[in-house]
Amino acid sequence: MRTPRRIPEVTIARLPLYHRGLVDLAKNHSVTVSSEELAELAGVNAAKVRKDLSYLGTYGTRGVGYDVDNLLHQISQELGLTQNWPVVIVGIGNLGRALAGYGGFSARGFEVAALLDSDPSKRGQKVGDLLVRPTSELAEIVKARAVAIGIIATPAPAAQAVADQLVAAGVSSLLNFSPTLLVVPDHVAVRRVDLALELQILSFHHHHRDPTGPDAEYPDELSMGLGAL
Amino acid sequence: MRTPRRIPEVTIARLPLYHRGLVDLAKNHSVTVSSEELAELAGVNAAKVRKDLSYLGTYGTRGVGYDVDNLLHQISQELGLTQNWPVVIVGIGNLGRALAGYGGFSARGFEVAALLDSDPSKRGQKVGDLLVRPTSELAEIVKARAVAIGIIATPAPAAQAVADQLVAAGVSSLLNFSPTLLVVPDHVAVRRVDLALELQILSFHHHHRDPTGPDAEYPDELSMGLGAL
DNA sequence: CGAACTTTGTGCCCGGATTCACAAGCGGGT
DNA sequence: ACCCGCTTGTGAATCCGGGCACAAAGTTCG
Repeated sequence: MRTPRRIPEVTIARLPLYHRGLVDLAKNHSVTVSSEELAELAGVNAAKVRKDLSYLGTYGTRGVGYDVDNLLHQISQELGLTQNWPVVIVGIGNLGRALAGYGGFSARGFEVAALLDSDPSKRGQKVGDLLVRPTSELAEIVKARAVAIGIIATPAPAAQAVADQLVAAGVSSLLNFSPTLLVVPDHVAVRRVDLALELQILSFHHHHRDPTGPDAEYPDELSMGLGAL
Repeated sequence: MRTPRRIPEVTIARLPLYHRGLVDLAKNHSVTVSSEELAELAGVNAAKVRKDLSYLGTYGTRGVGYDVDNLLHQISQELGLTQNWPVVIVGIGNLGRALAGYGGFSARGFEVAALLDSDPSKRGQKVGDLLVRPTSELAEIVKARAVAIGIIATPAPAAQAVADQLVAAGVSSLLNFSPTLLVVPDHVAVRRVDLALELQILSFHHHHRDPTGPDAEYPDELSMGLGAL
């Protein structure tokens, strides 16, 4: 009865939120935490917290709550955060450089193993204390360092080819920053971070915001376009 | 019966995908597109495409498909992409700079109205052809330029305060790159882009990948940690 | 002009996730 | 030692989105 049920994807996506909340609590030397408190920190419902945690087979204590340190350890274990995963960043443009300089990697158990770019003029450039290396060395590096995660920060046209190379070299997880639909084998996990898409979603909300709302500053600009018909 | 039903959030999130596919099709001078083709481009199911589009009250032609130009226009209209929305970027660190230099903004109808940072040493720096201005000018800029969207690229501790300022100044949509749960009024839309969270989700998948899978290169490193008990 | 073919729009069902609500279990106080 | 209050863990109900499958509708070809 350890971990009999499969953990739903949505639950997995929330575990990092709980993880973050627990790290904060641990910093404040809290010993226990109730599902209610943790829910507040993660911005979700308390029942959901309890159900999510129950998938881990983790036990809280009725009448008391969850032991912060223990739960933190359980979640870290489940997420695989007890070890350092090497990652490579492919595509050292604006974004790639920003990612390379992002302190959050090492802070959270991810280590940038290499920066890769196909542009020869970038070769040998230093970003932080890492050198940009040619994409031709990708397979070699991935195998030598047992790279777990590939981060794709190339322009859209190059993304699929890079993904193919990463997968061929044995990377099992991809983080795709390009606005492209990657086609990969089933066993490869892909997460997409798509800036333009997020902005367009926000654009929708802004466009459709209630003009009678608290900040009705733009009288009826909204209805102008459609209301005429 | 124009647009009677509320558009589900998941559908809204897919509209940009259709939009992108249609832009490609228009470039290739396609005149019509079937739900099947569009589904392929967006990486979803054809029935879903049809259902999503039906929320727009957009009409395809049975036996033929959708008129590319018309559908593109409809979706642009719905997403509010027929006008240029001004955005501000707050927090000009690694990430903020990368965002400021991101060409996708202007290409997709978003215009960076200002770069803001509270750090006096950054004041007056140039990023691209924009000057970094102090956060104290936030309200003024937002009002003068009718800024629609605020992008928060500050460190986590500053994020909530920045969000409060943006909301107070009248911004209705926030794109939050900091690993923070923002508390905002109901009428404000927030999208979060959380790098560490994405990496941790991928870490989970890598950690739990099927070791008997196609690339069983790391024999049983996985079971070592837990298998001992 | 009509038959055969294509593709949309949507009713319906299914599965999964969210939420409620409560029994079970634990600790603290008397 | 027992009772009371608190909090978990989880069955049960509900809601929502996904996808099938088909009728409606338009197009093409003979």
